[in-house]
Amino acid sequence: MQRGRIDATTLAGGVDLQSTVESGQSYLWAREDGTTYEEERAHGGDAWYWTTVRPGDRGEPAVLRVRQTDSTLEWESRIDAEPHLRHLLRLDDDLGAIRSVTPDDRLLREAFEAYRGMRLVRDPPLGALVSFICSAQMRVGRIHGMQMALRREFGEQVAFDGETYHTYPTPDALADATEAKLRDVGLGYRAPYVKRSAEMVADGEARPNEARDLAYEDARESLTRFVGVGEKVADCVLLFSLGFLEAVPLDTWIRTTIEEYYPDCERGSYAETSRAIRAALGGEYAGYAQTYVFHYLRNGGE
DNA sequence: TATCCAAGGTAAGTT
DNA sequence: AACTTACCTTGGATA
Repeated sequence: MQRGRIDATTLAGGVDLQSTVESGQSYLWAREDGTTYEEERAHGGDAWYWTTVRPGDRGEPAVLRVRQTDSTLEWESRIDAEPHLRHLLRLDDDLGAIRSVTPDDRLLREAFEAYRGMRLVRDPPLGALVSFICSAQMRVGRIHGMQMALRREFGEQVAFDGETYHTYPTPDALADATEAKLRDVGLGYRAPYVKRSAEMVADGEARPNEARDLAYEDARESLTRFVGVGEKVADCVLLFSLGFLEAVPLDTWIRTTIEEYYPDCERGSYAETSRAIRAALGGEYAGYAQTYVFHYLRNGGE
């Protein structure tokens, strides 16, 4: 086992691990103690979280464990976890620079203040795609529960430090799953969406990564080829996996926010409203602002 | 103990 | 293109 530390005071803007992994951006991390996201947890604790990675996209999977104690990130893994953590948790983003190009109205000021150090995530594309297909009409805690169930049922076992973990399933594993089994895991009507989208990836018909090379709005359009992926889910994949930091998923929370705080941005269609709110949130890093606002309002801010 | 409701929307069918 | 409607499941609220 390797262990290491990352001094958060060396990260521009610091870090808030719990908010980063529990704020509904990523459903691919889990609490080491086995409690679910449905169970409330006080903000600012020092709990361990884990996920799995495949070094070099092939090779043997590895478990990554990480926790935050004050201004230090501690990790444990079979491999050197630091580069993976920097990648997955966007530890090299300069939060101060991002904040400085974001408008300074009261809502944004309070949201950024409340979760100082929260970062966007960079989830693996398939996990992000499936997670947000599952997110339709569903709560954060249950979306997370579904992804954990998919790991248990269709992932590969990984032993680490005397415990057994499961990787996130491969496209083939999800494509080979029966719709009935996917429903058994609690996916409901999303089961055939997940299966058919996984088949598209497994058959080489489409890959979420292809969107990376396109201009933002073309990338969003491209992702909607997947079954169960409309404009909102596409924006989530672009923002939380593919690095389009300007993407603003128009979910129920942001739509309410638009009504109350940015009524001029309501333009009827998704595409036009998206452009307007993106501009109102500062453009280039509008997705960062969206994520802070989402987390702030969902936790009862205001 | 029963019933109802809503949760990070999307697909399919109508105007 | 814009507008309706159905859709699985389940925790929490209401009766």
